[in-house]
Amino acid sequence: MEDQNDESSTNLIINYLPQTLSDEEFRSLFLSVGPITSSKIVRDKSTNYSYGFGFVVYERAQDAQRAIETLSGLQLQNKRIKVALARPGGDQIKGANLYVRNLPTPWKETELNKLFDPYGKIIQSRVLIDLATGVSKRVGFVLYDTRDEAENAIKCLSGKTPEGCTEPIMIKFADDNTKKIKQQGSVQYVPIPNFAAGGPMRTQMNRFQRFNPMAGNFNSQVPGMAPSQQGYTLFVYNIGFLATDRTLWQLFSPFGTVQKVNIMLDHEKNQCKGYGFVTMTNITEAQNAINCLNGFYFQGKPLQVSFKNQNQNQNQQVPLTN
DNA sequence: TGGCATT
Repeated sequence: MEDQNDESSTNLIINYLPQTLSDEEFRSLFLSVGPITSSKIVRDKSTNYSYGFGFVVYERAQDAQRAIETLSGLQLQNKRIKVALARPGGDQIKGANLYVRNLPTPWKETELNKLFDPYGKIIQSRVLIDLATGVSKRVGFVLYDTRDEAENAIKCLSGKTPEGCTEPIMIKFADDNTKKIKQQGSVQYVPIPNFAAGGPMRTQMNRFQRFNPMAGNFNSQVPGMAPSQQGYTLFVYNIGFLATDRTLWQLFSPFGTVQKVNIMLDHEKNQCKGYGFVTMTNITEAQNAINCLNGFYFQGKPLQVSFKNQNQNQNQQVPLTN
């Protein structure tokens, strides 16, 4: 009872970290709750690429608990981080992730969980959604607490046609994604432009926004965002009064196809009002531009970049007029 | 066959 400060109650795993979050930002965020023993974003050893999760060990269990309560669900850039006690490591939790195919199209995580729940403790699950159409890819993942549970689920469910399904579901152990991050695909890891990379460190406050964890699903990738036939329009705020259309082209072209840019002008002063819009063709490229440019200092001020249709959630600075 | 759940 006395020693509640062993690692089982002080070691936290943090999931859904934004790709560009630095180790320093990560550390200082969790330091704001109390003294910590260690912090680490898990990265590829050779490329330093973040796997999107990390660990923090607090000195005191009570601070770890408070970090869970106060920081889980915090929106960082385009992500909502999740903070939870880390499970004790060990061989039994490795290889516990399942890949599932032939799911009924309407199924979400709720239905997937219901099917897999009887065979073990589900840590995380996901149904893959086509981002452009919003339609299920009929493929999902179920991560169990232990390998044994995953094996059991395979044994019991493989080839079965569960209630609500019209064909047998296919279950396999999932590929270990964290060990071989895709290097192919040019938009996966586009370097940020030099002026952003070399600039001062971003402030945190402009990117930290409270979020009610009960209001949303941790699994949703791009909440509140709707594709349009004309492409994906981004709202760019704090771009400065000297900005022109050309500025937006220069900022966003490195991330993919830019269809259109539109600087909002103050016609009396004949200068930029400090914000504009950029329409990109490809949602992945648009998202990557957001990941890389949101929060970065540009000419002395932190840019705010988001999907235009998402702005109602994000400390709106100006009314949306187009 | 995941914008990444065990360092």
